[in-house]
Amino acid sequence: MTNKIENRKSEIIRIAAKLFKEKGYSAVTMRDLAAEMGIKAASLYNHIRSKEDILNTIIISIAEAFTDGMKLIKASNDNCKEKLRQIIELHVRLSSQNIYGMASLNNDWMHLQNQQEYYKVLRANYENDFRKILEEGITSGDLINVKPEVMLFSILTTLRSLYLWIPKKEDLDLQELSETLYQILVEGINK
Amino acid sequence: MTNKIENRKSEIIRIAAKLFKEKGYSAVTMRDLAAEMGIKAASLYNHIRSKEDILNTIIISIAEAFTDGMKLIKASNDNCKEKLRQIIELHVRLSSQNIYGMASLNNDWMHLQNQQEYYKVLRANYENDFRKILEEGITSGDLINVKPEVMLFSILTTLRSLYLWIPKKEDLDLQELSETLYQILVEGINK
DNA sequence: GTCTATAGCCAGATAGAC
DNA sequence: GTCTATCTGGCTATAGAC
Repeated sequence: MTNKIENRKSEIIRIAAKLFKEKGYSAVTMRDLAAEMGIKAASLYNHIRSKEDILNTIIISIAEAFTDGMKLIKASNDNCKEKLRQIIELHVRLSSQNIYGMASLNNDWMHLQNQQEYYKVLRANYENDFRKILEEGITSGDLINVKPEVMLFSILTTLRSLYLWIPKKEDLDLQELSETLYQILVEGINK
Repeated sequence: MTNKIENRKSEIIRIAAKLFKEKGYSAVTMRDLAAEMGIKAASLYNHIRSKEDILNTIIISIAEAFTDGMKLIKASNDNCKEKLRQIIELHVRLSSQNIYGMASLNNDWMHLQNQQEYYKVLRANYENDFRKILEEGITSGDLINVKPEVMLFSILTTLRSLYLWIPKKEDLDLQELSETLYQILVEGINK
């Protein structure tokens, strides 16, 4: 019984995320979502508490997956560039696993209510961990000495935008994509 | 007379863009906008035709500025890397001049109605011009031989996200930012 | 678990006074 | 150029039948 409810809820979450990616959270109505599910809007409320409940589930689960991934990378004894490679792989993997949800994570977090502060803490911690890895690389001489803040946002915005173009390249091998990205982001495009 | 109307309209556009950046086009109401202007919602309609009219003005003017900038860069006889430098400068300049509008350009174009096809053509042409510059660089041996599509989106998503973090670094010199970005995006961060 | 019906509210936009 | 008043319709969410 509980399983059936959970499955139906998962389906709602999945389809909602797809619609949120196309039009943004605010522009998607419960009627839109219900129509895409083949049911009436009122029926949705047997599975979810509110529209915001859906957004919470989408965003927080992905944000926590990134936090968990970063925790493992931090804990390793690898050097800066190896950690960078693992971060790139983390983004490629999570983005390809949840292309639709990544759109909400990037663009609709401001519509969170109860969980917005929690989301902001997760995001700030993630960025701080990332920045520290870059700073260690600069200190150790592995990376060039430019402002870590610019370096961080240059790399991170590319990784955060992966969801926008991964779907266009379905033939793309994910491991190959990670390696190409590592090459471009770390080694540069200059020959 | 016409000037006064235009000035008031410009003010509406400017404040609307700021609100659109904070919450997205769909979540901003005409009452929100009017309150921020210190007038009533009905009064807005003496200056603009509709809510969508505001979004059109914001997005199309910036999109055309990018198209114009790219046209100049294309027409020059500079080599690939010099063109890349100019593209980076174009993005830094236009993003810093219109931080709020860039958010709508990136995130709310799907809410355009009459002008959506025109916007898509401008964007596709811009990406094609950019891609050709990268492909020329690969052919001439100036750039490494990785898929131009990945190269394009890696660089372009960083440039398109500039509006997200330029405001946080008000002390940043724009010419210095362009140079740092060129270094990171072209030369890489590896020492 | 889905339905119809509807409550309660808020949206974009217009009419017409001042 | 801004106001008040209002139209029309769409929104989230609930109640209760099946």
